[in-house]
Amino acid sequence: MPNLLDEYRWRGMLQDATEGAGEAFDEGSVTGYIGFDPTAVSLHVGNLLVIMLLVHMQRAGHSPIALVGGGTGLVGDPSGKSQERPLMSREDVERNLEGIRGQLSHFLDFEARDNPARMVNNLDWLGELSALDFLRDVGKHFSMNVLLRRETNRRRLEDEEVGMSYTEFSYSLLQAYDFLALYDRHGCTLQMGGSDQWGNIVAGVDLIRRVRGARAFGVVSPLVTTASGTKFGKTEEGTVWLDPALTSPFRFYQFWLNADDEDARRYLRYFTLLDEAAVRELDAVTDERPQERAAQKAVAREVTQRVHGAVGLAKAEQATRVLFGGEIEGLTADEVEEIFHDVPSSTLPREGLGGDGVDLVELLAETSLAGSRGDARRSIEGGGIYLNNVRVEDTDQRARLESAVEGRFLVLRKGKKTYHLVRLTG
RNA sequence: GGUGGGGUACCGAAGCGGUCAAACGGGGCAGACUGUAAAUCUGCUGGCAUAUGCCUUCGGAGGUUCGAAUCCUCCCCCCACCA
Repeated sequence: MPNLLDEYRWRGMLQDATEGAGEAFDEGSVTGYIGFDPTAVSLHVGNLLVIMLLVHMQRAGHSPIALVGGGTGLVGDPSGKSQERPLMSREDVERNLEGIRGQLSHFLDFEARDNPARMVNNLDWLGELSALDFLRDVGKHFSMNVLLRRETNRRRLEDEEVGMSYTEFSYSLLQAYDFLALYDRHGCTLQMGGSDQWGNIVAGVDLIRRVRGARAFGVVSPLVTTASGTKFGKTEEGTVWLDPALTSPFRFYQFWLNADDEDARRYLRYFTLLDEAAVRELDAVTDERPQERAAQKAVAREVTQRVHGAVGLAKAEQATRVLFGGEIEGLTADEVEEIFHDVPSSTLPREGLGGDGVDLVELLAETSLAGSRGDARRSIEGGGIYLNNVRVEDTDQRARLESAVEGRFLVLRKGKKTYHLVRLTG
């Protein structure tokens, strides 16, 4: 078993580590944690890299702890934020914790015999911490001089307009206290996170040394970047969430499949469990035959499967085939419904299709695909309209009942990938 | 305050009495090509429309004219130079 730090290193997941972290992994099983803020009901792909830190940890025989910030979430982490954030209600935090908990369970094994993963909520100890105890036991060990020098704090304090509340300023002390609490409860000696957490992590390492005289460590991963300079994890449709209700498995799969070649190579290392030889092999294939997008496919497949399961992956792959021009004939109505469920749709009474059927120009003008009859006509003349993925050849064409999949759906498409589903009713 | 130049479609920019729904470029949409990429090429691009048809546009309000984005008057806003 290679040293965990070396594993992180070759994968490019290591930005920085405190002194002695590598040795600690060699000496035996380490218990380490990462905190997740309950800022939304779902985690998003931007959280994935640190989740993988925990996954690798468990695979290497160490014990991972996922901490959900039920307590710190009530305060709000100012790291990297240029504005004071509004406080979240207890109900929101509670609801978000539930969602995040469920998602983390896809990545970690909570049943492992030797080193099961654990999930903890810092509200359990922060909730009963009194202000006086906090000030005496925790606050006393922090130097204002050091705190004020911290980049995040300094920027906010220098900006008279924005400023910073005492509440947010206290955040990093609470996080340091979390580390101490986990050290006491579970013998946790490692905290990991994104590079923006370095300051908070080091604060916890210092606190443990001061009050317990014990050695603890910190490891941080780099910020995930994209070759095009856009923010990782964002698409035109917005954030890519792990929750299938917020980002469908199809869109999730597509997000990875669309990665730039350069990015895909890195994602292979970050987000899959493929070993170094397999990764290099895919690198070579990408160099020789970039059009195959082997790296993108490997990442998309593995990540989608982990997050959405084998069924989610199969659906995403089938939807991909169909949505990119594959045959619709042969699909059942239920499959069509499933594949096109996040595509705009409209309804049409079935009798409208009786006999001669319905004028396609008319039908298109009523959907989001065309602004008017004239617009619909121009699109058809330009070869840009498809009925059930078969190009509509002329403007006189009509849709008949026989065209509908099991008499239930008509699939209209404009261009390569703009779809509209017509549901027949009655 | 003076002098000069402008305000045109999503953006930039031609047009300067009829042939103007308005050249050209960009953007957008669609097609070919392709790797669901980039580049390139083609078509469309005020609205409605089968239509040589109708409706609404050229800073705003009036006017001249058979006819105005184009000429005149007043108003609003920009820019340059001078003070």
